[in-house]
Amino acid sequence: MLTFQNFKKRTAPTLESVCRDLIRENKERISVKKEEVAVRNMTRILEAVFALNREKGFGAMSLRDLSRRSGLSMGALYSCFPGKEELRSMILRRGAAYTREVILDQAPACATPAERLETAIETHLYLSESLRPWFYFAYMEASSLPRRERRRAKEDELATEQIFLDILLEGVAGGSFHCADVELTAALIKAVLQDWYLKRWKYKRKGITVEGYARFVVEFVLSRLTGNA
Amino acid sequence: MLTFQNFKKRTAPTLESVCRDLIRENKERISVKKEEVAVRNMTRILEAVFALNREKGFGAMSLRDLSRRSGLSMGALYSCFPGKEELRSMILRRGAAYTREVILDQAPACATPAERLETAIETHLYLSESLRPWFYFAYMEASSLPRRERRRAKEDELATEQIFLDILLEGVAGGSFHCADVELTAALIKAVLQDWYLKRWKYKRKGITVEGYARFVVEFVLSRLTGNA
DNA sequence: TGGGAAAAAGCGAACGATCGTTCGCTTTTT
DNA sequence: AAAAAGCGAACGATCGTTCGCTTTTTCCCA
Repeated sequence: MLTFQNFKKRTAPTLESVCRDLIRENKERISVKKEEVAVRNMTRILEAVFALNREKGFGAMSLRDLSRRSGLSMGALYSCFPGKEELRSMILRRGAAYTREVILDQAPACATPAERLETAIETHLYLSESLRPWFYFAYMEASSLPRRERRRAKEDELATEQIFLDILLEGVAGGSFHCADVELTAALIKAVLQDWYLKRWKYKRKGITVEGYARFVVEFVLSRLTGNA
Repeated sequence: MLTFQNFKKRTAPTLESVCRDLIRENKERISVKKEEVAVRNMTRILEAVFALNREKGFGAMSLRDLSRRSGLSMGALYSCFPGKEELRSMILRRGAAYTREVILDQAPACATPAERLETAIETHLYLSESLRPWFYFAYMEASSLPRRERRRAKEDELATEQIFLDILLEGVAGGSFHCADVELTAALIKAVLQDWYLKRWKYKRKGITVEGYARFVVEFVLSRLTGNA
């Protein structure tokens, strides 16, 4: 079992570190020259974006809201990103890429499909817990994209689902899993993982920790797949 | 098993019929006098709202977008609702009330908890399929509400979940269900049902019908609860 | 090593566009 | 002809964005 603490120690998915990747990825679109300055400001910007996204949604958020909340002037904002729409695209693109990197980076040499499934579920949950506002933003804004970018967002979603599907298929082929519809099962797992960061208020109210939720999901799915009620 | 067709025949959840309830509920806030006129226009308005909500989100939608899409002038819009924010509130309030009515109206006298659970899952899925754009709108906009209304939206969500929780508790008490954590199981069911209308493109692409999805969810959950792998 | 010029970052007023909303007027229905 | 419905130009506010200017940081040679 992977603990949340061990995950954080190994992967260290802080907002600042992902912001640094985002800055490097879009260096030519950002007029701020020094990386440290850009990272510091972008971190404050994204904190404000995610807070405002929760309150009113990105579409209803004005850049003056963002200026007030982040403590940066309008000019300082525009020295960190080229415009409102591009800011959204940058956030979504980096978030999807980072998620894929982290999930695929996880231990690939687990002994059994059951262990691999457990690790994948835990990793996904722990990552979304560490960057919950980012995940929430990505989920809510993915459908408000221009056609081209929306297509890519859907492919990102399917790519994550494919990771679970591959594990299920391997388990079924090896005889350790019994499952009539692996595609729907993979989709179900994905939906349950997303519920954690979409409805955190609900689980917080019930006093459920991310590790408790992970344990429940793993047990629920595995008992169905292996028949150990 | 409840079929989609039987559900539609019995409940008839059309956009127009729910719009009529919405009009009656907010009669004093609407300057149009004749109900038929109000219902006809409101139906066109909501169709446009839901379409624009999918494309850019309610917050980023302008009333001029809405005017163009619905074919009604600005003045005609304002004769059907008092303002943009109130329109959102009206839609969310009526949707939540209608959902509760339909779910609670369903056959209350099923013989076993397993049958009651099956019917509840099917009813929820069929209703969200019939009014998918409305459900999608309600999900995406519920978090962008003022404090007071958001509290009520959360309570509506918990009320729906409570229906499943009650069935699970009854089954556990009667010995027909085995379940260590009924609260999380109820939350899991809710999350999986929501995924149907939130990610319909995914299931459509895979060729899954709403009845096929219902069958899968029922079988998956019941096999876990009863131990029949 | 200290001070001043060049470079970078930060600022907020101002621009045209568009927002939600209103209202005097015309068209349609009763 | 009275009542209801429908219309779209017009209003002040606010939107995303720009830009001339000030402040801070960096760097280099006296």
